[in-house]
Amino acid sequence: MGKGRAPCCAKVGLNKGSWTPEEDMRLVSYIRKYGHANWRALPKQAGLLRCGKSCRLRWINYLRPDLKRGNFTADEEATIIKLHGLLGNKWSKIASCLPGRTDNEIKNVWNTHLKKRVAPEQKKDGGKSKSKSKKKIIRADVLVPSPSQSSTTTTINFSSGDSGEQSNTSKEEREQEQEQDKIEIPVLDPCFDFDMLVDPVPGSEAYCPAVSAPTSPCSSTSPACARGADALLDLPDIDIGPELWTIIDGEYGGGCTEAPPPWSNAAACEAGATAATTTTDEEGKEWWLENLEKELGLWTPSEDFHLHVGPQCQPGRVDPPSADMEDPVTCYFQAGSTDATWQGPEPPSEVISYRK
DNA sequence: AACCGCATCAACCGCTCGTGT
DNA sequence: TACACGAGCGGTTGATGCGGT
Repeated sequence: MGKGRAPCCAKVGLNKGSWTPEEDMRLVSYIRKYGHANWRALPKQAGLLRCGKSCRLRWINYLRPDLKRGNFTADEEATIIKLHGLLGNKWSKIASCLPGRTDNEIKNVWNTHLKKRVAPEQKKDGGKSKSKSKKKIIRADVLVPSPSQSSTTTTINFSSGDSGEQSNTSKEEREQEQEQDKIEIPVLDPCFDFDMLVDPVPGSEAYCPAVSAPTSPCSSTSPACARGADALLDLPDIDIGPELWTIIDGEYGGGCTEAPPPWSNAAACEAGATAATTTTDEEGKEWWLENLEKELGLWTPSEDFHLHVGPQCQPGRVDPPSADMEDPVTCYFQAGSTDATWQGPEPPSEVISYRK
């Protein structure tokens, strides 16, 4: 760009590198309460010595409550391979069709495992895959969307090849080229049968009859998407309690391309989404926070998060706290034997690990 | 036990895109 | 229309873990 804007992390004194449990708690607690409408302002308001970018990344890749942890299933891997054939290195798009998985995670899995696995196969078919993927799209165009897909479509531009590729053609030429290559396909519904793109069976029921129609477009965190994908991929049960699904289901029906966490600021995503205020929401929030605390090794059965909330950490306060104001996390770490220094037990390595 | 090399993955960096003014 | 800014994306890096010698 060359606009002379300094990188967001250029400020001196900001933390870099691995996140500490306290930072995590602080970030989670803040987002839980105020949402993440403005990443740039968030760290200051949350009292974090991090840049907004870093906070966003940490949240999206690691702290989001709807993240799935653990190894990728064979079905997930197969889906990634298929989608990569279709989309190339569009990790975020691929991730949007794998509920609970992040683009970063998928990118890592691809680079470390799948690429190696796919490479020999590509050698076998003599590099046909590229042209094949384009052919697939043409086939996709003539697919008759199921009722579940309604008119929801997504436009994928295949002309640019890998990201960052700049051609020397004029803007007009490029636009024309892009228009030709732009094909609207049914949005990557989890029920979408990718094999159809290659070998559609005339008259076959390609859209997973076993599953009821998703009610919202496929999005990274849409519960509808998650349900549909579960059916498609036969995924193992996600370790998310029914309360959370209830909350998510109830609050974020459609229109929001990235469903916010149930407690987030409505403005962060969808104007119509109401802030979590019901009893169920509160229970869900507590439930999730409790789980996070467990993951962080901060939770014990006798503990009650609210016991740590001091007089200056009143629930229901709507204005974001200033950096120096006591917030729930500060209270949390200052209360009782749990002070600001990390004294908890080692977190379970398979859930959340912290590098030293 | 110590060393080495490879694998993994969280986090950073630089860039583009979208939006507001 | 041009510019500024924030958000998001994809590529890359570096710390850590682990298995082999």
